[in-house]
Parts: sequence; C-alpha cells; structure tokens
Amino acid sequence: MSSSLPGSDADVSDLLHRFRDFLGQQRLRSTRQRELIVEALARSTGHVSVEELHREVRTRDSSIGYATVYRTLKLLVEARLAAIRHFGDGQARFEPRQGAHHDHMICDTCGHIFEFHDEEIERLQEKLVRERGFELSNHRHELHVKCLDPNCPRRSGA
Amino acid sequence: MSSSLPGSDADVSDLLHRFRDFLGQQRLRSTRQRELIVEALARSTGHVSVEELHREVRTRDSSIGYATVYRTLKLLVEARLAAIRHFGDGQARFEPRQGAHHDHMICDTCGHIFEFHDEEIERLQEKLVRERGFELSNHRHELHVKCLDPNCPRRSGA
DNA sequence: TTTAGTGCAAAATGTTTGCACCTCT
DNA sequence: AGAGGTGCAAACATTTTGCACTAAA
Repeated sequence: MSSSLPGSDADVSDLLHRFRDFLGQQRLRSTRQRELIVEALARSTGHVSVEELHREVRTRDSSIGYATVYRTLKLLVEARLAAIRHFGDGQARFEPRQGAHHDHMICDTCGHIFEFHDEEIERLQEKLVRERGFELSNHRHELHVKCLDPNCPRRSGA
Repeated sequence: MSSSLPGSDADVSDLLHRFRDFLGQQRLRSTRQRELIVEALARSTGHVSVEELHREVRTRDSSIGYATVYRTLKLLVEARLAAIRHFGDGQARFEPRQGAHHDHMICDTCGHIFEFHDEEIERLQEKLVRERGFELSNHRHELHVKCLDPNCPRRSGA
C-alpha cells in the first residue's frame, strides 16, 4: 500500500526507474526535463492537469515548456506508467499508474476526488461484456457525489 | 421500450412537444432551426457529435450554423431532454434523454456504442457511496471492449 | 558526431461569444 | 415594437506540430 495520494520518495524512485527502463528499451534518452516531470507526477496527488504539472516543474526549471510536458506524459502513457483521465471539465488529468486498477468518486460540492475499487462490480462488468461476446479492454467508472454535510469530509483514499 | 436506436416518429414528436413546453415555460421562442435540430437529435442513434448533427440539419436548411446547434443543445441539456457525454475522443456527444438511465459499452475495434443497464451494479454503487457518507448525484460507467471476431457483431441495444 | 529532445511560436481542434441583422410573439 | 434568436467571424482553451537549436549517447 505504498502508492496513495502524496507520493513518497520510494514511489518517485520506483517510477523513475521504470521510466528509465522503458526509455532504454525504446532507445530513447533520459533527460533532465523528463526526470523532473516524472518526479513531479510521482509526487502529485494523482489527478494533476498538465497545467498544474507544468507549473510545478517550472519551479525547478523555469525554461521547461508545455510541449515537453505533453510529450513526456504521452510517453508515460505509452509506457503504461501513467493513466490519462478525462473528467467533465475539458482538460485531461494524469495519474501515475499505481499497480492496481481503481475508479473515481468525485465530490461535486468540494471538487475532491476519491478513489475506490470494488471486486464485485469488476466481476459484474466482465460478465456483462462476455455475455455479449466481447472482451473487456478497459473501463471507466465515475461516481459523482454530493456531501450533505457543509464541511466536506476530506478523508483520503479508498 | 419506444426509445432505442433509430428514433421513431413518436419519439420525435414526443421530444418536440416536451421541448416546446420547456421553451414556453421559460418565455423562449420556438424557431424553425430549433425544431430541425431537435428532430435530428430525436432521430439519431443517440450518440451524435455536434458535427454530425450539424451536417444532418444542414441537409434540411443549409444556412444553419454551428453556433445555433451548440446553443440549442445547451438548452436541451438544461431542459433535461438531452444528455451530454464525453467519450475519450475529445468531442462531446449528445443523446435524447430516454427516460431510464443507462451506461455505455464502446467497441474500440469498430467504434460502435452499445447501451447497457445492470441493476446489481447500480445497487453496489449506491452502497459504496452511502458507506462513505455521500449522496450519489450522477455517474458514468463506460466499458471499452474489443470484438475478437473480425466482423464485429452489430447487435443493437441493451 | 549523430540522432533524439527541447522551446518556442504557429497550427489544429472543439467550443463559446460579440455583434449586426432577423424573426417570433 | 421589442425581446430573443441567428449566422458569421473572431475569440478561447486545450493539445499538437514544425523548425531551428541543444544535448544525450
């Protein structure tokens, strides 16, 4: 259970290593910019927009451009080390791929994003898909919620 | 079960009436353009992009602009007579709101979109949300699938 | 040294808006 | 007559791309 919201040093170095391996295999280069971006992603809460990531990385090296952030994120997704998510608001968000699959519960009152996972639902999905003669390749399951309590409970994680 | 893929005459006139009622209540006007757009949406397969709708409507009146299509769709969503969906591909898709809620199964091989509904999953979602002290206001559940069979089975509906 | 990567600015996309003109009611 | 609607083009927001320059390997 190393991989939840803030992103520990261990998470950072893990992601960094995996990314370097991927780059090596593809005969691509590891660069200072890529390392900074991967590090920022690994340290993020897991639902960062490109803008947020760019802003963060700029505090370390103010010359890094948007294009490099986009290009590096695309590589990370290819490497299956990050996942791209589109919530309703028109901009993509990225998260370091944390081993196990999970889905999202989004509080529309306070904007917080929680993660959840339910084996029973996963099984039912598989069943539905197979019944219709398909193979499940991917899925997205978002629960948009409201907290009635005026002070939204910001408990973290699953 | 009137409301599935192609959109019968009855579906068209139903949606048209509801939209006229909405416009009346809001002191807004019914126009030739709006009627054409609503009709095209009602006749659609239920997952049309703005571009497709615009193209369709243009065959009836070649002067209708994109802006009017966007504005009318926004009204329909406000009226809760249409739903907007964002699948992964960067453009919004719209569907006439067909009474009962349903989710989507998207074949990434042939691009076809099927609908599904599973009460058991709906119940589990509710449970998960309530356990965490929230109220479910909305959800999105998409299953991305592949058909192994080279000729994708295009069976329609649930 | 060679090939890939970077930053910038321009282009591409999808959507929204300002405005002069038009049309329902 | 007058509020609201339309079409167009320009503005926007996000993401992608072309290109000259830089830097890993």
